[in-house]
Amino acid sequence: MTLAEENYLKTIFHLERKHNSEVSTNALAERMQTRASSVTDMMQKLADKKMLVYKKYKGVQLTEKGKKAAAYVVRKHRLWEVFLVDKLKFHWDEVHDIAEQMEHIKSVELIKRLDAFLGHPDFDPHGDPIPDKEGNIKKAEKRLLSELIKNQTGICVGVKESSPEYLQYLDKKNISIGTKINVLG
Amino acid sequence: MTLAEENYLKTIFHLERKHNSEVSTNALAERMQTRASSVTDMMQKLADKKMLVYKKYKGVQLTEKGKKAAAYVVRKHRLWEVFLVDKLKFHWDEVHDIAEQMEHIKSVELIKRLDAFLGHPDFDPHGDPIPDKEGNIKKAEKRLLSELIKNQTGICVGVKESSPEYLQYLDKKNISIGTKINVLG
DNA sequence: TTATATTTTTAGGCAAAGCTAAATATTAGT
DNA sequence: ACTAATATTTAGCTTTGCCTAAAAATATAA
Repeated sequence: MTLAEENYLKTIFHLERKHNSEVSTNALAERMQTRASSVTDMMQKLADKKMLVYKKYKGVQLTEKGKKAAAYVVRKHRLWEVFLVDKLKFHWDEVHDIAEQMEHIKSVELIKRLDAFLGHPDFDPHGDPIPDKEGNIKKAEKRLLSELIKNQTGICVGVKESSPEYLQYLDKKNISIGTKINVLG
Repeated sequence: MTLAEENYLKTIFHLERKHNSEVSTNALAERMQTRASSVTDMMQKLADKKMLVYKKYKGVQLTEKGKKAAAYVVRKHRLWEVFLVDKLKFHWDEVHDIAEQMEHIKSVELIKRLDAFLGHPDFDPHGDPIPDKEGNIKKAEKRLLSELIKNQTGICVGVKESSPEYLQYLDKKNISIGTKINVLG
C-alpha cells in the first residue's frame, strides 16, 4: 500500500460513512484536492487490488478488505493524535497535519505498543472513535450536548468550538474530555 | 526536501564523517542499495539545490547548508529511536527501520516537543550522539571499553554485542546506558 | 423528448526517482 | 606510456501519480 493509496481509501471510508452510499468521482476529487481524472485512475488501480468495487460512472464502494485497510489508517491517525495531545501537549486543533503524516508509518508492532502506551484510548482528541485492530468502529456517534433531552447522560468527547474563552469557561465548570454530563434542563 | 533527497543527504553525511573525505558515487550507491547512475542523477539535483558540491568523477562534499539539513534528519532519527526504546519499550536493535520512516515527518514543533518529552537526551539507544537543532554533533566518539587505559573513566552509551546472555551479565553487574565506568585494570 | 449542462472517463503528457546499456574517465598493471 | 580494469556518467526507458483537453455518458430542463 502506497501513501497515495492509503489516502484514497481513508477518504472513501469517511465519505461512505457520511453519506451511506457509493462515493462519486467528483466528491472524492474535491475532498482530496485533486482532479477527477486522477481519481478515476486510482479507482481503477484500487479495484484491481480488490480494495473496492468500481462501476464506471457509478462511483465506488469499499470491499471488506478495503474497509479494513481504511479503518486501520484511521486507527493509526487517531492514536497518533492522542499521543500528540496527551503526551506532547499539543492543542487538539494543531495535530491533524502531523497525524496525517504519522498515519503512514508501517509497523504493526509500533501501533500495538503505542496503543498500550496511551492506555488503549477509545476516542481521539476531537471525540471521534478509534477503530479497533479489526477495523470495527464504535457507532457511538457524537451528538451535540444541545441534542440531549432532560435526564439524558453523555460523556464529553470533544467540543465544537475551541475559542480560548470557551475553553476557559469549560475549565471553570470542570468539564473536559471524559467528563460525564447529566442534563438537568 | 523530498524523502529521497533526505535519505541521500543523511547517507552522505555519515560516509563523509566516517572517511573524512569526499563521498564517491559507488560508495553511495552501495550504501543506498541503488545504482551508480541513479546516484549521479541525484547528485546533480542536490548540487543544483546547493546542498553539496559535485565534481564530475570526483565525488561530492556537503555544503554547510547540506550538512545542516543532513544533521537534522539524523537528529530526528535518533530522537525517535529514544522514544521507541524509552517510552514504547522496544529493544534497541529493533528500532532502526521504524525510525527510518519517522525521521521524515515534517514539523519543527513536533521535534521540539519530542525532545523535551524525552528529557533532551544527548545519545540514542545505540550510544550515538544526537545532533542539536543547529546540526552540531558531539564529537564524543564512542570507544570500546577495552580501548580505555587504566584509571580512565567513561560513560556507557551502548554495547557492541547484544546477546541475551551478555545483556543479562551486564544487568547483574548493574551496567546500563548512562553508567559511569572507571577502569581499574 | 430533445437540447443543454454536468459528470466521468479516456488519451496523451509531465516530473520524480529508479533502471539498463553504452559511452567516457580514471586508475592500475606491466 | 599503454592497455586493461574499474568507476562514473549519459541516454533512453519504466512506473507512479498527477495534469489538461477532448470525448462520452448521464442528468436536467424546457
